[in-house]
Amino acid sequence: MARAPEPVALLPTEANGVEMMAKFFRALGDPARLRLLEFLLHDEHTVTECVAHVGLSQGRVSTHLGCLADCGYVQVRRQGRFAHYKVTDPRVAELVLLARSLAADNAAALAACMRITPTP
Amino acid sequence: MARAPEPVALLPTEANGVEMMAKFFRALGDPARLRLLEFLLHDEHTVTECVAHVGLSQGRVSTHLGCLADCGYVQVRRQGRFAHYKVTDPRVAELVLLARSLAADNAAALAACMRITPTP
DNA sequence: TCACTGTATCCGCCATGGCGAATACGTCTG
DNA sequence: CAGACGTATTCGCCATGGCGGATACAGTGA
Repeated sequence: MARAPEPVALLPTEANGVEMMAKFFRALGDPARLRLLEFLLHDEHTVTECVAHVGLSQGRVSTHLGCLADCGYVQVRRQGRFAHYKVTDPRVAELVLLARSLAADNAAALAACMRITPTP
Repeated sequence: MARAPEPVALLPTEANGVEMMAKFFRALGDPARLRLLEFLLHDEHTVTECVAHVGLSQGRVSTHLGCLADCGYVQVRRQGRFAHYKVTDPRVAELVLLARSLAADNAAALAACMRITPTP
């Protein structure tokens, strides 16, 4: 019997599994998308409402929402000419809150990290 | 007792909380760093070992490891001229596995998502 | 001390992707 | 049908950040 030498496979073993996971995380690596995610956590909102909430152009917000939807963070319900977005999977909040707790314990180093987003 | 109308505040309310969270997630948004994270999940490894594991230049790997350390994903133990990196916080594996399960349920849409990394 | 090894940082180069503005598409209403 | 409205897509523009190679900075041992 093959006892796995690696206790748990952290990453998918499929062809582009690692790239998929990276893409998945990158979707959360943008402040605007995080704000949208929070906005859509508990209530359904249209694109126009989202535009009012984050202060970006309509086209940009639409793209952000499409990105979040593609990655499975939010779901769309199309009704006539409206698109209602919402987070339905409870694991989304779980994921972000887990990350929040991890980040909180490292706030100082994280803020000082110049390897990502060096200060302008 | 004040029952919160918002069940949970998803994002930190501090000044740059959202930007910090985005930076935190962006650290996982790179295939090389994800591979390193998996490599360091169960065992301590030196930079040179990491270089052999992922196929990148030594300088690049050092930067990636520094980035992961800054964000609190891995810890360094310096012993002479060696730097031993390792994941010590169990929440790291938890976070990635939770994301993995979410991503797995959306593999098709995720793979097709052209809003991030359009195919060359 | 000096050579050697392991790590970290610096330097251009270039792809990724965020941005607003313009525009295309779909739907509803008159 | 035409016009209005909500949403999606396309277009340059430009900052972020990944890359290798060169180099600087330890710590170690002869």
